[in-house]
Amino acid sequence: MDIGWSGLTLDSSSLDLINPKRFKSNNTHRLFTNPLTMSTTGGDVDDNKTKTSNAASEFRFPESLSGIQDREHDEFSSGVARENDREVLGEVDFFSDKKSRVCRDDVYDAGFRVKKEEQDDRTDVNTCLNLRTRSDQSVTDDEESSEMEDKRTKNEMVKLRDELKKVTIENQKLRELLTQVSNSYASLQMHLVSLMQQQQEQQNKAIEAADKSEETIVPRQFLDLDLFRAPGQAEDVSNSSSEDRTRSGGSFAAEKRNNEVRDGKRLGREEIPETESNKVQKVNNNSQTTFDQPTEAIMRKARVSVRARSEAPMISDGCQWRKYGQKMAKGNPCPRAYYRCTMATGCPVRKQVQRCAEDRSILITTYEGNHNHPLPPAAVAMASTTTAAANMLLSGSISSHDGMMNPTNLLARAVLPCSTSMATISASAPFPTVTLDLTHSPPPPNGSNSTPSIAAANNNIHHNLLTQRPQQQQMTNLSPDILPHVIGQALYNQSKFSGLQFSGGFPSAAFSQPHAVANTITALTADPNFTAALAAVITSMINDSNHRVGEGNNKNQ
DNA sequence: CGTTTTTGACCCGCGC
DNA sequence: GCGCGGGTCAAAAACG
Repeated sequence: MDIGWSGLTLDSSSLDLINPKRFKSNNTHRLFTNPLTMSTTGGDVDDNKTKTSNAASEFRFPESLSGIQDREHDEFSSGVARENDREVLGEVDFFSDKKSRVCRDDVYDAGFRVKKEEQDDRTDVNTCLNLRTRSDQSVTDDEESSEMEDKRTKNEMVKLRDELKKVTIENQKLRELLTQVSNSYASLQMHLVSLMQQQQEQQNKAIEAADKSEETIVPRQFLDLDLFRAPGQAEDVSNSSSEDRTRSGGSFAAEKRNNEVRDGKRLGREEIPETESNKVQKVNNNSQTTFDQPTEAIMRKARVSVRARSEAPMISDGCQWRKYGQKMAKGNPCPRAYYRCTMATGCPVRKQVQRCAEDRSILITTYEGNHNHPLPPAAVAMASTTTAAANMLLSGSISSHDGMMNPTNLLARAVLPCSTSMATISASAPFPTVTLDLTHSPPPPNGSNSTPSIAAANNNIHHNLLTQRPQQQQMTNLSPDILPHVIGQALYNQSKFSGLQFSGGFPSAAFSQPHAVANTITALTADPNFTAALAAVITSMINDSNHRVGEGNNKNQ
């Protein structure tokens, strides 16, 4: 333990806690080197029962914090200083109280201190004698008592330091809690806005559907929502966790297809069979009841695509995947691989991995769906990314591209308007996709490589953990391996899944992280710049997509 | 031997 | 209705 550091911290805290005005007149000397100034000022401020006791206590406090310097005071201080040395006796009891109380007492209740001194078997008479006579004998007594007092003072100081540490830690925890609550509040607001917009859109859709056809054209999302929801889950959609909300977060069309043929050949693996009559019934109910369900449907449809330079066949996102297919996609000589999350049976999360046709060093990983199981810390990041991206898409509009692209959501307005080209939103069919493009960085302010290698990026990450870096670069230099962790965790912190993923094992997984990852995430999220960087990412997504929509040039994977 | 990957077949939506 | 493309299944093969 660095005593010096601790002492300084304590002093500074004490400065804040006592009365900053008191030290205004001080020069550059350390706190304990200016007892007279302090005592004088304090004497003026306090309303005093005895001026001596006030003066003594005023500079006693910092002196005790330093845990030394009695002799130094004798060296250059006046008789008042000596008096103060003696008066340290009263300081012991004084510091036996909690710090905050000490400070309050110190400033506002001189009389209280006098009583404390009396309790310490020391009388005002002694003090007065010392003040008036300053005889050799009294000085000797004072020295002896000062030595004893020093020991006691040191002990008290140790206690105080421990106490201060505890208070500091507690304060930090409270701040973090406040930040989380604020983020949750913001995300909930965002979610509310999205729900209101969806309500509006839903009404418009219903009107249009009624006009176009007599046949029931119910949004398929509704069907899917109910089909994938286990019995009993339909009632608590708004409160459900991510896993509940994403009973089938995979390919929307495919899942729908599976559902449609469920009565026949393909009985779903994880889905629960349901009859057509049930579908219709639920559809009818849904059209009247909840607005969360279209939201949920869109969340399943939403995808998050990550473009990153990587020689590895896959970016490590913390999850376990099983390859279930591979296809040659049109317009790309590189095959597209399909993976399914195998961390839990029935987990609907899937991802596609494909190399970019233009630049095969770029790996495009597209995620869809939300996990229905607790996740390891590293996986929390990417899972949160996909969900947050879905929420972000929802924060605009689910059916109107213009509406979706308008940065009307609260988060977008709240964040800094710094924009990069690393993130785009594609609202074109069939799935709205958020693309995080990590293959090109904005002009680096310190001359770092615009397309850093993985190793270099890792170095940057590690460096970022220790130093404050420009947020843009901090986000865009992330290595493909770490990026999901960073962004995902950030989005997780930012949105808390719009308040939708608090239940279940997800948060527990997030907060029971192994130390290494936890430290990394903590270091990142504790950085206020990181929050701003996160906001910048989301803003850039919205802003960038705004431009693209305006140009009628939607980017699609 | 259990798990994972490969790969051809299959299904479906969509456009023509 | 047909073909195309995307996505998934499932048996076989490969792997540890």
